[in-house]
Amino acid sequence: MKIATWNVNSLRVRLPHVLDWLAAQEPDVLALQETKLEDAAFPFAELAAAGYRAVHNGQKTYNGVAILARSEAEDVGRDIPDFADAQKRVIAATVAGVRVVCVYVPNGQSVDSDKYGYKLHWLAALAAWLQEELARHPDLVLLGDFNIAPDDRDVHDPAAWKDQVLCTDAERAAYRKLLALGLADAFRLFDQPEKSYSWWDYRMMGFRRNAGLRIDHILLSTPLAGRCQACGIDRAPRKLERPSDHAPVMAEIA
DNA sequence: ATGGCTTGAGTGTCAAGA
Repeated sequence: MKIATWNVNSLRVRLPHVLDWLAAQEPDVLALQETKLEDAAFPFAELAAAGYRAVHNGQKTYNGVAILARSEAEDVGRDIPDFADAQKRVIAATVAGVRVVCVYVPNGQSVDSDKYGYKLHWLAALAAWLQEELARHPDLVLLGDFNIAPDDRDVHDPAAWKDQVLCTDAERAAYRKLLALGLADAFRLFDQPEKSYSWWDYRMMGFRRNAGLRIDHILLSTPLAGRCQACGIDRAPRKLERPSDHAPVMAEIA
């Protein structure tokens, strides 16, 4: 089973890239973030023609998450239960017996912003819910745009980013709390090239300088981690015309 | 120097991203 995540930064703009990537990589599951679409505008027909069913939790202009799958998505859940949030950042579904939880974690903007407090509260609510979800579903994958670089090796310039949003101790502690629920970072189960990132700023030729961060993650429950054969970041779509600023991350599970 | 691009809104130029 190939399972992937990609922040597409507008599915309206990126649909051709997504269709090309699905055809080239043939993942069984692709989790999308930042669709920036209302459900009524979601391209269900185009994806169905490519062989993918989709479930979406969308809103106008901002956020929006989806799960694309070659087989049926069952037991679909939207948002974090019992957490009041107008922003559409979570969708969950069971695909081929695997519980898939797709998240678009708040960015946080800056440490002195209200959005940073919202991010930390959001992450605490996610962890509390995930604990229950893991108890119900031993085969679980939590994947998406976490907006957290877990470690300095996930940051192109750790000195510049020290104590900045995406890299603060509190965010990294929240990330480790998710791992402590019994999840493993699929990417770090394997030897990886140094300076591996999943996001590069559009400005200042970030991609050409490889001035990036690794903030998109696939976290696997213990049974799935034991069956994981590979995990990598595909930089190819970031090189296309009008790319997303994120690259897809994909894991393969036996 | 708080910028730099990109997107969506909407037709001015701003908010938001990370």
